[in-house]
Amino acid sequence: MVEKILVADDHGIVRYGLMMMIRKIRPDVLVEEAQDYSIVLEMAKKTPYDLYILDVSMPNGSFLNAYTLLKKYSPQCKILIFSSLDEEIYAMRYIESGADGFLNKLASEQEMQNALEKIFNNGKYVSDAVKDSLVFYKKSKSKGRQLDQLSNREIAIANMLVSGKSLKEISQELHLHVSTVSTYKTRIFEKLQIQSLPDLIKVLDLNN
Amino acid sequence: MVEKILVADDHGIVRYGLMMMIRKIRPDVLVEEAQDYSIVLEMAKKTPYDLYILDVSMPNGSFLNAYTLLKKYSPQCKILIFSSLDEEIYAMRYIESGADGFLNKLASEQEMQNALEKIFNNGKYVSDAVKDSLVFYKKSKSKGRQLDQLSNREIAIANMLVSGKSLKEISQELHLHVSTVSTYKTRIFEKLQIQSLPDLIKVLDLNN
DNA sequence: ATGTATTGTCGTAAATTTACTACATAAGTA
DNA sequence: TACTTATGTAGTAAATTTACGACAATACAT
Repeated sequence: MVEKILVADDHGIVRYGLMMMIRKIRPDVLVEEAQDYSIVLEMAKKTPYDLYILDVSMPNGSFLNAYTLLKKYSPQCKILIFSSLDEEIYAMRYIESGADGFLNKLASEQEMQNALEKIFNNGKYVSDAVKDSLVFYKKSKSKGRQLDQLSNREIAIANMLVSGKSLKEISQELHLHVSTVSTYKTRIFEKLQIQSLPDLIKVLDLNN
Repeated sequence: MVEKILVADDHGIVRYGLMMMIRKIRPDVLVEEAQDYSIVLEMAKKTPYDLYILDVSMPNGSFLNAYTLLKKYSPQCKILIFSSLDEEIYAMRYIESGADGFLNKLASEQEMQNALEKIFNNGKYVSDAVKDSLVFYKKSKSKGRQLDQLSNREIAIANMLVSGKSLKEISQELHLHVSTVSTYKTRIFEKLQIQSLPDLIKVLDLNN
């Protein structure tokens, strides 16, 4: 049973909304908040939570890194991704990376309550739309959208590049060698058949 | 005095959070919600609101268009932009376009409550940071947009950069030394107070 | 099950970009 | 007008990024 929840999102209003909603659904659980990855990890280290509701695109960290540590602190914890990314593209990626659920911010209050209810019980959730696309996910992934050509790591790095981070910054953030990040960049450009950062921005904007 | 509010955002949790927060601060006001521009306009047409809290990046419409119509339906209405865009870059643009306030989603619960309180009373709000940059903004240049700060040459080069050209390419095209182009780039970044190419793209898009 | 393609990761050398510094000229201002 | 600031332009050294080449570990298809 879920008893302690940590809500993490850089937008204050989102944290507020989530906390209010959770308290309404489960008045008895303890809900706390964090606004970036580093704070999440800090709080989790001190006292592990049963459920983490994370906006993946937060400052000071990355999902992959956070995931590893959170599971280390409390292996049985649940992680729900709460994101504004297109769920049909990203949901499965995160689930495969270990998340226990994916909920899009576009969701209505009702959907969100359903999702939370479900997670409070069995700890798993994806929307029906995602389930549907999952059916033919494995088959049709040959073509589909351009972004599907990229691996998770590549997508993560593409996003960081688009946000204006330099190779060096990315390498530090992810604890990788600069040349590793450079290779990712090269591969991303190759796969998407582009040759500049502005091109990448266009492609990514197009896909979300 | 504000009596009827329409909260518009495509993210359900944001609407939920805002409505909860408003009801807590002013239990007596009527708050309703909409998830895109077309719904906002439809609702506003039926019954005008005193205050519109709008996320500018919503589907089915644009701020400029919505602004015109909303003011037509009820000229004295207030419009507050509630956005995740960087306020120091975007706030003034929206204020100049007629918005009555700009509030960033990164704000904490407390800050947001302060802002809302203020808006309920005098119908105006921008963060102190924005006010500061406003002072500087008005003082430095008559009014105009950021691009006015750039010289013609700088604008030309900014556009080439945004189109994805490298320093080397630009230098060849313009028959300049690479370091000259580099200096232009540095000055452009300084003047616009940005630090990456993606930032430049945003600024230029804004001033299209 | 086995070979092929993809992914994650580096190292090194070469190419490009940045950070400063400089300076002459044009513009703007007191 | 004299003074200050903005603009167009480079040079050099340092920092960053790119191009390639490698290689182990997966993943995938036959």
